[in-house]
Amino acid sequence: MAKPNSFHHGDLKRVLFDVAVSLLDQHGVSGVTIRAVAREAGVSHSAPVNHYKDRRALLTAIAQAQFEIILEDIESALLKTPTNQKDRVEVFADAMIKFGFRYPHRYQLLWRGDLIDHEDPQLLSAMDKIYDQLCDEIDRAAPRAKVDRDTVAVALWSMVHGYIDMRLSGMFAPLDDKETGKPRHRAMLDLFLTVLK
Amino acid sequence: MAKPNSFHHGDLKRVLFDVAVSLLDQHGVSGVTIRAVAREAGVSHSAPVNHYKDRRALLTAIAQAQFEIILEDIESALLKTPTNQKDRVEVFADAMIKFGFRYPHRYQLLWRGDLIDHEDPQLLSAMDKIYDQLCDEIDRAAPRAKVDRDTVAVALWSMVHGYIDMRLSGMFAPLDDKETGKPRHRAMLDLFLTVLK
DNA sequence: TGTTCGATATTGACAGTGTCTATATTGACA
DNA sequence: TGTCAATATAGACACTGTCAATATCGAACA
Repeated sequence: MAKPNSFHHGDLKRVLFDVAVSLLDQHGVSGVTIRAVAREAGVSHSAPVNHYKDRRALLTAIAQAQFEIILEDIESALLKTPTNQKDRVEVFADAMIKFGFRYPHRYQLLWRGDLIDHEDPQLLSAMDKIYDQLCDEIDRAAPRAKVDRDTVAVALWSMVHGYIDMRLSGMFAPLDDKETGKPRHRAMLDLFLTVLK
Repeated sequence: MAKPNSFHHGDLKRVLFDVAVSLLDQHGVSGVTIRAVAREAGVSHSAPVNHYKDRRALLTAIAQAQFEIILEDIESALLKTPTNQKDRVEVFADAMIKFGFRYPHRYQLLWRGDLIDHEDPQLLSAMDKIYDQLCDEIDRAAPRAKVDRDTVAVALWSMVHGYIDMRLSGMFAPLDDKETGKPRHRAMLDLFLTVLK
């Protein structure tokens, strides 16, 4: 597909995407500028407009892809987890936290409603799939819970997101559990999962 | 203090701060540029440097002030709440959520570690006071809980922050509780507070 | 084969930004 | 009155996103 020595690049859209993700990982979202991406890809500063309408479109595409990656992470982790176990709910939290700490700048982009198009159907669909997956597992873990399923789902996702976001913001020190020695988020999840009983 | 017709403004630092907060409320943090603040205050684009070293210093000062406002909100609400009641823990969550929805852009600034100096001692001190206040109330509500106090505190703050942040990001619809008719966050808090028993 | 045309890339421009430097103004104090 | 530190200004620089005008290419069609 690549046509190295030609005026037309041939695979520029993919290259732009990859370069942008690389810049995101290295320098955070402020490092992902249209011009920097173009420079890194070896094209002129306004070549990208043919593939991504503007910066927002590029960042939205990246965010969507990350939600899809997270969903895959969850699904593949669930395959290794016995059914009808409370652990399966924890898989959601673990995958989210793991991704957040591994790719902090990507994670933070997911919730930057000022930078991405948070009404993009594909983006919302990718997020909804994760939410639905979470709800399924909550139903499986506690079919007849007193509180309704959506409350549990929103509460868990809120707690997980809030923890990651505060940690990544740099304002919250790790604060490991002195008694158990485990990272704080493990104790938090144990605490939360008692409500499923 | 103000000296209207003089070269030296006399109270510029305060004016810059107020203008910046106003721009923040109206247009979000991207609207708070040094030059826009200066324009609005009627001074040259490089006048602010005498009072705030750079944009980060200005935003850090604003963030710190907001943490102090939130602490005041919590303290004044606690005065109206009977001691030795579980409700007192809820006061923390209520104040945070109320502030978040009332001043969304201010709230979002609090956790923008890329824009503010998240190691600023005054900023951290303002945040720590809120955390300490929360811990006090948790101890009061459940003196001998099985899980340790910090886990409960971090879990609750995470859940509250995560909920606000996701809602403000625009990617999470309100999703009110269909059964009770109450907003989701009320049901979430009820759910969470069962762990204090 | 030659031509047209849509897709793609380039160049240049514009208004905006943060921040730096050099310069000017001012009020207070010696 | 003169000096000096605090404060304000003006100008410059290197960035940014986005737009308009132009150039190049490849493929489809005559």
